[in-house]
Amino acid sequence: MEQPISYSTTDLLASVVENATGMRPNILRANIPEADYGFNAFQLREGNQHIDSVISDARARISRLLPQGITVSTTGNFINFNISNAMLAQTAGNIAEKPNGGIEMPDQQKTMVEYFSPNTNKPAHLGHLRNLALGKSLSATLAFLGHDVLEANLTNDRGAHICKSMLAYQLFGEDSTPESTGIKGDHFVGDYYVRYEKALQQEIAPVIARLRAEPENAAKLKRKAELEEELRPIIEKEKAQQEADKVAKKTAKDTRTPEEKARIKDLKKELEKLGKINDEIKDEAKKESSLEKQVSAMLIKWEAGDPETRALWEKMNGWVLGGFQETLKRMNVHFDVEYFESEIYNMGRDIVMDGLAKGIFERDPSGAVIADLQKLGIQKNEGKKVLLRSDGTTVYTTQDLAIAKRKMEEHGLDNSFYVVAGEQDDHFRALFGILKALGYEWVDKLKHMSYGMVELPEGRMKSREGTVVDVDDLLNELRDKVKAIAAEKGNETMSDEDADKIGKAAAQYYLLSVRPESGMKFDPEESVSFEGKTGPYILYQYVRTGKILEQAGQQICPSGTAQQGCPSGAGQQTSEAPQPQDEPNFNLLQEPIEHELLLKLVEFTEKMRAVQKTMDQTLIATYVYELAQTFSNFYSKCPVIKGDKTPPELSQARLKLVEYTHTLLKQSLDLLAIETVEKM
RNA sequence: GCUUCCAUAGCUCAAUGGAUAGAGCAACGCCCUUCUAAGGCGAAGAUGAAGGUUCGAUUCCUUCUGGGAGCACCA
Repeated sequence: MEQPISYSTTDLLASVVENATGMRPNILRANIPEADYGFNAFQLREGNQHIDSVISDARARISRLLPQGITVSTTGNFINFNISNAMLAQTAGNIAEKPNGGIEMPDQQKTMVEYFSPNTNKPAHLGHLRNLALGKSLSATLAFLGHDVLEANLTNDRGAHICKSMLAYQLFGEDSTPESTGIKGDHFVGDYYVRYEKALQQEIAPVIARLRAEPENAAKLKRKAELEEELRPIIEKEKAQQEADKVAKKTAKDTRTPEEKARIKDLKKELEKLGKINDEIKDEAKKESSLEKQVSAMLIKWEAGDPETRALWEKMNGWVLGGFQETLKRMNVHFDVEYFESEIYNMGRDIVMDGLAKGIFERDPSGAVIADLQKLGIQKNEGKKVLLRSDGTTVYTTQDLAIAKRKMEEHGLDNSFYVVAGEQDDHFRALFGILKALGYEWVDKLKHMSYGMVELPEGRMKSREGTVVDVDDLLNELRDKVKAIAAEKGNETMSDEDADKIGKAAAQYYLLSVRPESGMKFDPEESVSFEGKTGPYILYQYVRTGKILEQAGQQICPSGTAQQGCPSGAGQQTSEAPQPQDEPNFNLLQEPIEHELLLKLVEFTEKMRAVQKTMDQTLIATYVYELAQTFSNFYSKCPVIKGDKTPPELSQARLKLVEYTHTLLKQSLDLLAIETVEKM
């Protein structure tokens, strides 16, 4: 009678098939309405056996071993299973009662997740928000999977870009402060960074004009204009064609001749080369800029520890970090470990010298120490990486070598994740490869969690062109939009806090619903909506489950005790001793949607296993939406506690479904690091 | 030029080598006397091109086309 506790229906089915046939198949959720699960019988075929005999043989063996509550059938090449609601409900109950969904936990692992990694010269933008969403969610997921998680942040608080803000402040700041102006610290400093860029443009404008007039440059610019002139009608024609195809709902067809295509290719190639002419001129002009010279001088003074420079640097960094703190607090992010580049930028020299002594690195004629990436087997083709400049100073890679080592040694990590944009894929490949070449066996514990760029409809965000989506502004806009929508729906009393949570949920869910490695487009007007597959939709369904449970609790419990202590679905409180809670009769659940909801509930464990394997947040994002959607469907078709319409026994069974849904929605949202609200 | 990521519906995105390729938005038609309509239901709509591997390919391999990112003394 006693059955082992089961958390995974597919596991159970796979085991049954394995016992019956000796082969463990890949069990899938059925794609046809008549079945719940199934597998393709080709997986059982050995040699040239006829598939029909494989199926009939397997089916016969399987049906002899099937536990109660499971039936087997076949369609095409698939062997299918149907599971009873009672069995599904029991599994769902097991999963919901276990804090980790019943997945097998690995040995306790210590895992660091480094994310955010801001520069202290401007406020956080949309790219940082994707980073925060991913980093926070990865940390939550690892913790859920049994890791002891350390969240870490590495702040890039030194360098030329910081000096630019500092210089602009010296020139234009007039001793104003975030307090005196009422501007948030990071925005305050960011404004001076922009001021610097503007001043620089102004300063070098005449130089650029002069350089452009030089015969060689002038010729190139003229050629460029000619090429663009030739290319423009071609591109316009292409666009018009695409538009026409769109209207006609045809797939775009390429009508250009091979000659035209070759010509376009040539034009584009030449343009690409010439396209750099403007950048080259600009770089040339910068060499004559007094502002740029002052920045370099300031950086040297900073490195020399000049008290005045350091004091200014500390003051301005303090403002920025204060601003970041506010944003992080709002995003509910807390770091256990903080690294500052200013403290570590000089580290790593010993590691490099050690490698040089061992002949792993080389010294090139200028005196710089380099790693030959091809020779070290890090990449197939030619490639080198400087580790120490010819003047002996360290670079980015040098300090990353040191910090990687320090992380491992100080914290004894079993895993070390870097949540860093895909632009740095090459950097991490080189970093990990170099560490491996140096013989650190822990290098396999380092993982770069790369993610793609967030683009605006008009293309890449550019701070100079003012097309940056600022995190603070975005969150404010979302919060206000949520309040406006709530008011429209008659909820005038929504708190700012709840509105903020709902707004953040919208942003986070949008960012987490796209596979990390792929780039994504973000349209501020349309992307973060509140209807359909969105964070607010999921929260809304969560609120609905909570509301039902609350009302059920009030019906059953004496008022005032309707919280934790009184399980929904418990019997009427009387003077008698508490009755043992009877398992509701799940066989009363006859609606197809109830069966679907149960299947979706037990899918939680399967999803978590997949997440454990792939560390892919998208799986959770997709799952939690599907669960919310299935629940919403159930909600509209199956009254739970409308007493006059629903018999009490049925109500009890449905209430359990609501309870499990509530729990698993909450757990899934926790994994995405999305906060919940109780009212909407 | 080299490396790398990507290409799926009008748009934004899904799919551990398996069944009829799923959602949302937009557009169309229904549903509030019912636990909150930020909701539900219905119909319409897609794998960039050509080969290969496989019983089976959106998925793996090759080539091509188109786009993003990166390419040693910035971080």
